[in-house]
Amino acid sequence: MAPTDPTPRAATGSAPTIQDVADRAGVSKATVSRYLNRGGEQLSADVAARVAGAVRELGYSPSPMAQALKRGKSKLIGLVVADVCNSFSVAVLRGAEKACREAGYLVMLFNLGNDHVLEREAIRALSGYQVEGFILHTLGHDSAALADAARLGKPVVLIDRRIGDAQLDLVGLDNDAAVRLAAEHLAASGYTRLLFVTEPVRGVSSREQRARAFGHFVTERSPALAGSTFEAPAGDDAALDAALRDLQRDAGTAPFGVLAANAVISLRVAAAAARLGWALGRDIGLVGFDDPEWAPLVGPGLSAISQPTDDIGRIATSCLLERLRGVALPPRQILLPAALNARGSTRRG
Amino acid sequence: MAPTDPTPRAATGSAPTIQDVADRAGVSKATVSRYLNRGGEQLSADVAARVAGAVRELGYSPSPMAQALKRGKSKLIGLVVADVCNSFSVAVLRGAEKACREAGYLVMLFNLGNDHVLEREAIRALSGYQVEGFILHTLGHDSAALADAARLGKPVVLIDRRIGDAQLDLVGLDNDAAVRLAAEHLAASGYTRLLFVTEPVRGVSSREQRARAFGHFVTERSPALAGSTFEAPAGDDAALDAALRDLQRDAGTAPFGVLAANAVISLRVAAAAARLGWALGRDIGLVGFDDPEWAPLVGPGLSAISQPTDDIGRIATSCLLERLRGVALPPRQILLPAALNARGSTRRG
DNA sequence: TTGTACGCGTTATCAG
DNA sequence: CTGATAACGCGTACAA
Repeated sequence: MAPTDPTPRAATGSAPTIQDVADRAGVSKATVSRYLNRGGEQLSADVAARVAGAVRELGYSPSPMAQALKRGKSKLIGLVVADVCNSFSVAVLRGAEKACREAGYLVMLFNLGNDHVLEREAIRALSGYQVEGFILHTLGHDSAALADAARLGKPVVLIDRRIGDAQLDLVGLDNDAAVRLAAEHLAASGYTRLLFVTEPVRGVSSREQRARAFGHFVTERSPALAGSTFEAPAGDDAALDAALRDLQRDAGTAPFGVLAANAVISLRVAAAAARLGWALGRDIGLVGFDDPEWAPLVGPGLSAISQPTDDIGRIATSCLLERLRGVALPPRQILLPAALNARGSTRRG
Repeated sequence: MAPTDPTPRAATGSAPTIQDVADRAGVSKATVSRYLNRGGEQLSADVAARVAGAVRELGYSPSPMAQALKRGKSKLIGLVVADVCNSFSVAVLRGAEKACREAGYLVMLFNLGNDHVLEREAIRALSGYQVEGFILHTLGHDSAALADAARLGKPVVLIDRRIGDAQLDLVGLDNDAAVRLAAEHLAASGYTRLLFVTEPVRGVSSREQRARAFGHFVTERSPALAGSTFEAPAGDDAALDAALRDLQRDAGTAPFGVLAANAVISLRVAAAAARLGWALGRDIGLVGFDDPEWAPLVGPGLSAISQPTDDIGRIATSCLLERLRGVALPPRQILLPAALNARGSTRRG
């Protein structure tokens, strides 16, 4: 089968190296390397054919590790995610991973599990593996961690959330417009006493933006509209229930509604309404950010702001790839539009 | 600041190498390496201190890439997932990623997006980066792809689904018991005409097992119980509606119920019931596999079989780590128990 | 057009 | 206890 095999590498567990290919084709490593990288153009037809044959027969493929070590380029992209269990995160992750793969990059994933202490470790570990760039969807508590990445000259693209005051590319939702869209819809549906419920803001930029936008909206429409904001402590359902009861009390006879800052909060508010015996739509209006697949089935259907998650992931990736190609534009901020899916939770009567 | 700096590496973008540390400490690379790997024990106190200082001052940390090249061990684990958008997949992924990280491993993620053509590419790409082992949650259509991994002598742990007839470690749910638990619950709640709804089985082992277990159960309880199975084509809601109407017709006056094979199907069945104007619980019983966070809020609450996803991920990881340590047991099959969360969708009247 | 020699950052072997 | 030196698999000047 392999009569001219100088040093039989077959049957050994390890993968064939470029040297094996060279031996089998009767050429030098350099020739094989050239064939692989520049194509057969710069080689004589005879040699090219022999190398091609050897590559095929051995099932050779170069070691990305060794290539990374040599070139300094790893074809790896580091993806840090605040919480893989968050539907927004995975949806974006999905788009980004696909785009990376199609561009010949592999994704190294680091999940923070909402533990901000891990942020440093994440970008350290990842850059150890020579990832060429980062896509970050983090809590944004550790801007110092970013310094490391920046110092190493690796491009960074932020998703959804700004980190500290770092001047970096950011891909996310047009939160201002989205909040307006949602609040306007509540108002148009007749809910005039509004409560914006969010996870504790704690410096997360997108949460801040949404809360601020809500505040602006309410101020503009005052006094026809009234509204306030509530930061729901994680796990404390009683506090949330109390906030809703306050909303009801303050509203008096006016219809009242809630704008939930993300899917998790939407779920918690819906559950609270159920506890209080309130029917969504009839007794309380509800529209939430993020439009998960279960939205149509909660109560009379959950009205929701849907984000173009797939696009966000894809665009973040192409943004990063541009930087890798050396594009030296100033930091961009790409804000994508939201869409409203109106369902039963904002239909009164 | 650095008076004895032979070759100033500071201010250069690249990370410090072991050579930089050696120079700064006035020792050889080998010494630094020893200090790093075996600890300061085998070194004179003086040298150890100098090296330690240099490491700290330079903020040096070894390149996992170079280590991987040299040692053949990369501290990387390949994780292939059928679909990151599937709540079961992410939940398992979460557990596995955490366990890996705690063991000092990083996860390279490859998402198939339910495209079985990518299976080959996934394990090829991953093994190129010298991943030490694989955790696989795939469609299982390409057992040939596994051969590559096996041939390279890399351990593989399967999650939830068997692949071909490969004899490999498998961590998953005790599907037999789980199906019994669910079906028994439906029966005990008074639903005596049952339909098992699953995604197209197409050789996916866990789907097969669940369907088969359902068949067994029905046979055992016959004729008090009757049941059949329906494979819901993706995206074809009309077919699902029709299947449910058939169920109703065949049931006559007897209460009927559905056992959904996973969360996606649960959602589709719930939606179909809504289209047909049937109230969950009262008009149709429903219990589904997987217990996502939204289960309590769909209709009167969705009765669900919850899987210990976190444990599955964690155990799969430790299983793989054992193999990496060279444990040479025969292929194990670790089946975890399911739990039932009964809610409104199985309460008649 | 092809081969030789060296270096990427690390570890391991073998002297000293 | 420590220091040269040779790999690991690959790319690339430089030389032929």
